Amino acid sequence: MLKNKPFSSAIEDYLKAIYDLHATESVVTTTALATAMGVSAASATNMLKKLAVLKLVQYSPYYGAELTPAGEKIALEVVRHHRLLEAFLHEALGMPWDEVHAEAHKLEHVLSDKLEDHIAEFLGNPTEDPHGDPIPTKSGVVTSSVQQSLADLPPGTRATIRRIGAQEPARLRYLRGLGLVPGATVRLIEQMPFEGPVRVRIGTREHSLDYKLARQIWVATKT
Amino acid sequence: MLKNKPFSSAIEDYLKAIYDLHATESVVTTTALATAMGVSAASATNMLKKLAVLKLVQYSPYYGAELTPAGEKIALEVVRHHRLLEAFLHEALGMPWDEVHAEAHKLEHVLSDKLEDHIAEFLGNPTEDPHGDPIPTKSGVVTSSVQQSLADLPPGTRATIRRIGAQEPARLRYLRGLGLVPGATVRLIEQMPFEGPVRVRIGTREHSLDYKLARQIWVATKT
DNA sequence: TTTATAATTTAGTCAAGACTAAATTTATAT
DNA sequence: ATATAAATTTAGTCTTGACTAAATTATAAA
Repeated sequence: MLKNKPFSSAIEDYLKAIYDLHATESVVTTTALATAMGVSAASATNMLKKLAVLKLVQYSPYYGAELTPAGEKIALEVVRHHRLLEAFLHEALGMPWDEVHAEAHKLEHVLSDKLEDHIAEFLGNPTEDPHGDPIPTKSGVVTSSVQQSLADLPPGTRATIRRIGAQEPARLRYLRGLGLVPGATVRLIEQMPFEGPVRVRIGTREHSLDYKLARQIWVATKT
Repeated sequence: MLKNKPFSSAIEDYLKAIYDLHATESVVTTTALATAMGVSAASATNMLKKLAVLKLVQYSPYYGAELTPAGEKIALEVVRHHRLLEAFLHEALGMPWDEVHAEAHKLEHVLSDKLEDHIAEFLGNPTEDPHGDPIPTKSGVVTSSVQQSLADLPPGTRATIRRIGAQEPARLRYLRGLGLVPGATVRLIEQMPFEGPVRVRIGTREHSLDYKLARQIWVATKT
């Protein structure tokens, strides 16, 4: 039973991790990648060298790595699989919001194109997953709406939550408990100085959010 | 990202293959296993030795292997995953009958217990997959109705198709084309001697089936 | 019983992808 | 300018599960 995939699951996984990290750091360091993958730094180095040989990343030792167009193409396919699966698990199967990430991660590498089509069709070709993340199209186009983070909002502004960057189940449960889910409306009360807590109102209730967490909540302001 | 599974996918796969072969041969030979797994005989021997150490099979060199209760338990879990997935892919996602086997095979090893529960609930806890194969319960109970193969039917008998043992897409498409699907009614016309072709009538049409294929079609006679 | 053939096992390799320990490079602080 | 710390890479090892080639055992025919 040979695999008919051009690249191994491990390679796909690394490419996706690099893609995800790229949203934060412009150049992805070995340590950041190793941490994201839950792997030793040496292992990350080895894989980066391999990916460089395969022309999937551009890698400068002691500096960092970036995806090449070829690498990004594969990463986007994996991201599409992942987010479609998240949407499917949540919407079709009623799996809780905070559990879909881990499950989708396991499934994303064995999803055939045919099954992907069936799932996308079943869901009506959605453009966002339950976290609000955009789902790339089959051809690899990401519709990235211009968004700002909750932490960057001027005090007094009302905004709609579009996307939750966090993926850890505990964090997601916490946010859901506060009513902070994609689609909800929030008003920013106050931003404490020196990257201090952010106070927001959701409905009639006020909450204080850690700065780093607030940075992971992306909103669109009311126009 | 470590796996939290007690046994590798390869081990699960071998156990399932042994389980499936056991339906035909009482003792599973190395070659049969190697063929079923698409692997060299030497590889099958190696794995059998490993499985014997793990107490998952009882293995006698140059003779063959059988699952131990522990091995059968794992095999049944995989079989349950597989058949639930087949049912789900076919019934929920409209995937063609002949494609679900290959797809389910890839997914079965990464299906979490939670997702399994969601899928089973979504389907209303079915007891059979699209091929008519029984789906073991979570505790590993298989409701094996007493069945006989089409090839063993006395001439003139009418029977209902319960289960199709074949899994190759081409074969399945052929059978579907003849109207030979679970639930259909057939009448046995004639069984040629020396394991020759089997003539059956489905509706108003008559067909000749290869003996080996007929052996893979399981029926229940009208009472 | 001997012998040819088929099935099976043994022995030794290989590749992927992880690891640890040691060496090296870069960054920082005196 | 240099010493120290932190990050990164190199070197070498391990495990899994595949492979081929050679050796062994079982089976069936003469």
